[in-house]
Amino acid sequence: MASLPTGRLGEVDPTSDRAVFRQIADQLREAIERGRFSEGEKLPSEAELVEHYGVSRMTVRNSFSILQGEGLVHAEHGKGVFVRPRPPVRRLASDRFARRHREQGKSAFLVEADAAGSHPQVDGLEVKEEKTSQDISTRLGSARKVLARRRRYLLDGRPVEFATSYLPLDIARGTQIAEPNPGPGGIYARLEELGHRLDHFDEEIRARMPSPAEVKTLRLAPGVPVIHLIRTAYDTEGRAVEVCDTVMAADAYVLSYQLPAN
Amino acid sequence: MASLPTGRLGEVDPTSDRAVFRQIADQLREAIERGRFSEGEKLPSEAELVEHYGVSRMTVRNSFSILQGEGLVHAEHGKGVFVRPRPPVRRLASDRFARRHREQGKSAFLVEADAAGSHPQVDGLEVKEEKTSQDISTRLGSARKVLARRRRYLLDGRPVEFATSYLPLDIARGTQIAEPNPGPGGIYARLEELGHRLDHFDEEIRARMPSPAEVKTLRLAPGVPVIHLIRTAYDTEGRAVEVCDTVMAADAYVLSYQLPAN
DNA sequence: CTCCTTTAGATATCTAGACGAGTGGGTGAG
DNA sequence: CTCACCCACTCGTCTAGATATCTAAAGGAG
Repeated sequence: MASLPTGRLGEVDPTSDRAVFRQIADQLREAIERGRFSEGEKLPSEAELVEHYGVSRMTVRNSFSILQGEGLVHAEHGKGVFVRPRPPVRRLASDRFARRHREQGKSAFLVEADAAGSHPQVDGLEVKEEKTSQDISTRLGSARKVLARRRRYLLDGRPVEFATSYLPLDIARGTQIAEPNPGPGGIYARLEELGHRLDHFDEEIRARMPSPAEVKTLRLAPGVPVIHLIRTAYDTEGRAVEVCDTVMAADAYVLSYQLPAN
Repeated sequence: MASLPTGRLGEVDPTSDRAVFRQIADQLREAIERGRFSEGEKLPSEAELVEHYGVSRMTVRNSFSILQGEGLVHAEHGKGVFVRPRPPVRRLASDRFARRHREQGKSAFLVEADAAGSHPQVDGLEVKEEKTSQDISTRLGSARKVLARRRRYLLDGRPVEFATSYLPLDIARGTQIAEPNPGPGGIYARLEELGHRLDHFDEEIRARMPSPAEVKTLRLAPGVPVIHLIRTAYDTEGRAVEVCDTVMAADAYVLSYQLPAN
């Protein structure tokens, strides 16, 4: 009797104007946020909650679906509903593309991840010439046909980011940038070797819910948004030499920028 | 017969391994994305879809709840389910706190919004001394007791952002910063007048689903994430003089940063 | 010891229906 | 003509099942 699975929960008031399934979701949410259920812990089963609250199973499931939508819990078929653990986040500093880092040799992603003690992987590499969207070609200020480099990044086996770089053909065609492995320091190092000294980057950040395709590629849990970052690299002559379109699992990232005050 | 409300939809395959309610959601999502239902347009009613697909009403409702979770549609009790219009976004440039803007007089938010032809409002202003979280006081590098300035921003009547500024008491107490109206140029102008010349800002960006309280404050539709931005302002002596914690409706914002390459 | 089957318990999906409540149009009384 | 009321249509909530599928553990066959 001492610690029934539902012992940490109260009752619902069927006469309240708040729907019963919302009341149940409220109680579970609060219990989770107060730590009465800890990360990874199994919540009471549907049947137990049916018993505890005296409601039908659909009502309990409605409550769970709210919490799943909020990304607080995830259901595992045949096992139960669990409090979703918060994954460790990756910090992206605004100096991550500074020349001094590039000169080390390895790519920013691999260096960073190693330093953080994670196991990094790069995946699904695809390099090809293709026609881009109007938006990308406007940003590049070049023709619709470009070189596209697509890849997925994983940390400890978990996909965290999916990125596509677009480069003008007159710059990239026939260079190492058009190879699957762009060499030490990545494509920015190659661009500088080719005489395109980088001056600055513009980054545009949005957050939104993922498309079904993005859910699949990044193996996103329900209720996890994505950060959509579009970076344009400019050389010292003011020409856009690369546009990188990145979709990140929002629960895996914190972006960090430093702005001057003047 | 020519344009039944369901005429733009196909059929479902009950023997498929894809659940029927997902198939229906897929069809509706695709129809919306292809523009076969335009912004603000009413989708077929639950009863019409029950009829069209030959499924039960709960199944149709499950489909709708998926699309609502994705933020694609919203239901209005007694009226129907509608394609959610995409609101116009507000761009935040990385130079928005540059001194030259501050010297104009009006606050950044009001100037910007006026320029964009929107009607800006500031709301729910609250200024008080309070104990902060461990996190904020660590960022400020000061005692737990601080001055907190809380306010909500609206564009054309729609709440888009909720922000709290925290300032050390030894700087802010007794100054105009502790007044509801901080005067021309905002609190950054006052800080500089008080001898804290600003050097730079650090901004940390996360994206996540909102808490129920945030949904209420920002009147967020289901499926809209928030951008959580924490800005720390440093003076030329390296002291943190303000921490601003901002929660923004992600569908109302694009953040924009410029990074140097060296 | 390994592999397969069984079984209990869990979630996933679906059906059929009931009642509640908001919206908006039509209609009849005045 | 106006307005109160009714009614059809809409989504919101809840019940009470049925069937399917997945997981994990136990037990038996080889």
